[in-house]
Amino acid sequence: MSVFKDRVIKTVMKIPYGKVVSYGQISVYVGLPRAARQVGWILNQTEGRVNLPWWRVINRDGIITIAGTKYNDKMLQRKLLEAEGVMVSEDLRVDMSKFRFVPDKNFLDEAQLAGEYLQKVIEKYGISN
DNA sequence: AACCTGACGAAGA
DNA sequence: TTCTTCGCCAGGT
Repeated sequence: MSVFKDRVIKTVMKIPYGKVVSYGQISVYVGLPRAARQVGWILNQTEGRVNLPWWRVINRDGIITIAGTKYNDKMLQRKLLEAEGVMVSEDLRVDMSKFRFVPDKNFLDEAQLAGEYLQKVIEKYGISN
């Protein structure tokens, strides 16, 4: 398993119940800011893994974009999100301004981001407490 | 080695 | 605002 894949899995596992993040957001926290597509690819490989809340990762617009024409899988993701209080509209969209996970300082420290790069991450996705 | 394929994202038309 | 286009990069063929 690559270091990248390992970091993606560990970071996704830290996303709290009732919150969502974008693929791009994860790519930033694992230190490979333009590798959003790879994050999706990795989740595709690990779907079904115990303790990995893959359903909390959606795209930047808040839309469920799970692979291909697997309509049932999109419904499963919707069901899992709604089960933890995340509202999903009929067009499979989540209000990111309301449900996006905003990391705190401790989370960013563990992500090992530093200097100017850390500032950019904070500007982009914010920081809580 | 060359080429292809994406659970993506930003920018421009 | 919706749609292209292009960059991204791991993994497969």
